[in-house]
Amino acid sequence: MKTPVTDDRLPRYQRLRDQLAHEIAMNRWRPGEAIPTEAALAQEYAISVGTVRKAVDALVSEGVLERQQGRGTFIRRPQFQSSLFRFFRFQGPGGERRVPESRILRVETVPAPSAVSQVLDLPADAPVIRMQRLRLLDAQPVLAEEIWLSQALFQPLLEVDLDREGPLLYPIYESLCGQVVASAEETLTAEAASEVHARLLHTEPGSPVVVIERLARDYARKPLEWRRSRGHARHFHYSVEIR
Amino acid sequence: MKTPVTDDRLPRYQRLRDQLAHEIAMNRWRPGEAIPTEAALAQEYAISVGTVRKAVDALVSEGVLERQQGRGTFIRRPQFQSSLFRFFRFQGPGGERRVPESRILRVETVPAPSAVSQVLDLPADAPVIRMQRLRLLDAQPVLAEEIWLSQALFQPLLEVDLDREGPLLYPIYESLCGQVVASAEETLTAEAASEVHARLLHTEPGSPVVVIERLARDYARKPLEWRRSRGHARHFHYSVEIR
DNA sequence: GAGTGGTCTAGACCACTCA
DNA sequence: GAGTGGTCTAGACCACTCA
Repeated sequence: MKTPVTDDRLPRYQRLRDQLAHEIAMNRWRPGEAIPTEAALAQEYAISVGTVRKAVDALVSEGVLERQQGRGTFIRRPQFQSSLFRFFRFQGPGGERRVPESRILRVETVPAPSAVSQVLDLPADAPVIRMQRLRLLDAQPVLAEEIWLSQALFQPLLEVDLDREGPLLYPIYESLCGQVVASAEETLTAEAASEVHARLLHTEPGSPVVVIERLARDYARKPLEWRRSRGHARHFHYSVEIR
Repeated sequence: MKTPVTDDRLPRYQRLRDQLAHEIAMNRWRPGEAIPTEAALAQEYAISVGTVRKAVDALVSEGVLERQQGRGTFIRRPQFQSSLFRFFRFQGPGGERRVPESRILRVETVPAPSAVSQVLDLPADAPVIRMQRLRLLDAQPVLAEEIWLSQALFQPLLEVDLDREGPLLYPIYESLCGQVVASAEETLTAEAASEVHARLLHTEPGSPVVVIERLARDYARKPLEWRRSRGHARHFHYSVEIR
């Protein structure tokens, strides 16, 4: 193995998986780009194609790579719209899925509150961007979001009109700031609506709202964005299969 | 392939996977039992061991089988306690996980309401067992549950003192009724507590509660139990990793 | 030491994509 | 038709379990 980033005692397919994950994290290839063919990787690392396949299989099942028969194997660009739909049902009358529009209420830079600096892995009081926005369907508010970003990484956001860039932030992070969100961890809770959130969501104070906290990371698992979203419980819906 | 239960045009490892899943559903082996060795399966189905491994790999990753190096491959007995902990945090002061105790409030047989007969795949008005129970920690109610079962399958439950059998129902289903829960689908919502549920959960009417609906199935995916649980939102906590 | 699953190889042939 | 991933084989050797 050229640059050992992993334990020598592990099986070769594991070591290749770790090596590839490392190179992806280091941006050897961009999202959407193809990695070398299985035959090329087998030659590069002097192992058999079957072993390469096992390493690639692992990254495919982790959602990092995507195979296309006859074309190649590609760095997967995560589809984060879908995560919205895993938790909330935003459906039109015909059942089709709709991306809620976005209205930015406020953007400001502040010293990071300690909870934020901890979760984003920043020094205490590091400057952070705080964004408040509302997501709407048919002009009805469905989600109130509070978004925290390191100012050092996301400075360019302060210099554009975000409402003009469309409802999805992650493509903007990538094009404007070169930051790629690769995975995220979400935590769900429920609470009674505060005065402020009741006003934002056009509901009664005390009525049940669902709260989703999300920590988004890049391929190197460095935290990029922390987000807290609140939505009407009556839009909320989440299913899992357990075994 | 001896008994074709699957499409001939699929790859052999897929066909073997389907065949094994079918035989597991038909109770060829009981939970905890070993299936034949990879070599034996290769001979039985006249395919190579590598192909058998791929079929077994699929069932392992689906959570149906469990490998133990040097010992064999076994029918996995699902650990359903853990599902409770995926959604609610019931932790003692030291952070250890505790199974809430169970208090059965009521057991009765009724004609199935249409929602229940549909979801359990029973004829309209088929007799069903309806069970109400409370889960408690330190004598504090944490979950209110409503459980529906086909009377035809679960008749023996009516003849024992369920509160004496311990807090977990699925082992009882297996020992008393021979029904094995293999997987379940859970759907989460939140709502404001009704008068009844507020009283059961010792909380205020209107305060936020989390509602979990669960449909539990056997290995053949036949619905066995439908359950609706309500708990305090303040105990609620759920995390997912998304990509 | 016999029997199990775990890793790895080298190679054949198929299915699909794209110029 | 060249190049890609997808399936499948037969077999070697390793790691672990258990009597």
